[in-house]
Amino acid sequence: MSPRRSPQPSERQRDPERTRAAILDAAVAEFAAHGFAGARIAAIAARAGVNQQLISYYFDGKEGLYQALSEAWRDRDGDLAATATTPAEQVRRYALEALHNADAVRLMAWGGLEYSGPASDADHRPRAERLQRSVDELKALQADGKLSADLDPGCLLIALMAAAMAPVTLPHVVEGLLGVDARSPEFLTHYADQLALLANTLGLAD
Amino acid sequence: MSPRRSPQPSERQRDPERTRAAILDAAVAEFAAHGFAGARIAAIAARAGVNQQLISYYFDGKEGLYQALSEAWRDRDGDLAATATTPAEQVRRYALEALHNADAVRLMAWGGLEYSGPASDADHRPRAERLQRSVDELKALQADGKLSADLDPGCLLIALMAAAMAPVTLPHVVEGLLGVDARSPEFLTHYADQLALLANTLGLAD
DNA sequence: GACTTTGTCAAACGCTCAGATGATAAAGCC
DNA sequence: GGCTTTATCATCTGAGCGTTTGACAAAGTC
Repeated sequence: MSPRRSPQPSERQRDPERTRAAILDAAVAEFAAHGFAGARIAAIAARAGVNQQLISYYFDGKEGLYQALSEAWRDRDGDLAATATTPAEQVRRYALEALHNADAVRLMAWGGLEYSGPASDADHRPRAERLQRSVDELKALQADGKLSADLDPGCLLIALMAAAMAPVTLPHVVEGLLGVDARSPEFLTHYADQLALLANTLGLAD
Repeated sequence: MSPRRSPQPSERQRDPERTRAAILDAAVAEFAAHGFAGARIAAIAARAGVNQQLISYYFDGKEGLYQALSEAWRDRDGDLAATATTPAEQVRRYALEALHNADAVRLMAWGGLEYSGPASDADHRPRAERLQRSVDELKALQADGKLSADLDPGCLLIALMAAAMAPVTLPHVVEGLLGVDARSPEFLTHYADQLALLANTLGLAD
């Protein structure tokens, strides 16, 4: 019988995988909350329950951590579109991301404002490909005469995306105008419904 | 003949008003470009061509400057709605703000992401009142049967606002998907037209 | 014309924060 | 069991940055 060469990873005192993951998780929360400039690696380390130096050990400092995080999340947020039925339903689900995946939405919003210029192509291509499929769906609807042919599908998609992110990007406006907490589940579901309704009105109900 | 008590303000060597204004202008550019956490008061002072210390002298440090800036801009961005004819036209003009008033749009976007919770009521009331009038217009359209009564006017307005800001909040997506510079006048006008078209489709054409 | 107030600047201070160094111990290997 | 590699930590360092200090001159006052 072979000797117990290594205990279960969960009971290990030293577990590189766990540590890496803990740092990444904490980084997501911190960067999503405060953006790159506002994030503090001391806060990330504290949240992850590890020594601050490990961030330099595993990743290459703050910048490297941010890039690693971007890579890790780049391909992760496209699952929702796969299972959605109609484009209108896709819009609703995208809006509901603010409820179930608020950090991802915030990261995208920070990324937009911090965006300075065309980075490496590889950086955006995966997302672009995924979105391109949505554009194709819209074009198909136009071919069927269900969606006005005057509309530029690309612009429409971007408008819907931005609209879906509104509770994250404009919480102050939501609260000032409607007097409700933009992050509350009640508002987020209501808003997602409204957006789906709006998409239906445009003819995106398949 | 009275002695020349003071030369024209423009030739003065020391002109508090001019200095204050220069700092505020520079602050708008810097905060719009990098957000609060990313802004550097050294950069603001350099841009304004004044000594860095004057920021503490006139305003109360970085925080105070940001608040002063918010106050100064709070009532300034509502003029566009006044002269617009139809709601669809309002939407187009709002989208074109990204072209003529990019800093204002970016400041609002940063403000949304940096927003932590209900601040002083006075902070958002002026904007809320202005937006409330837009909501009233939408309600009137619903009463006339021109706009679907199922839609929540408040949510619709917020969705349109966020959509109009898309070139500012999602430039990376625009460039990844459409392959064009999200800040170029060509795209911005095209996008504004598209958004007006979309608003028309919804029934916002007066 | 002397005196006060106000606007401006250069330099210094102190704090925050990201990254480096070196010590230490656990894990893997023979 | 001894050696090497790997993971982790406490502490230090150096740079960046916001603010304070103190000097000084222009503008205003009598």
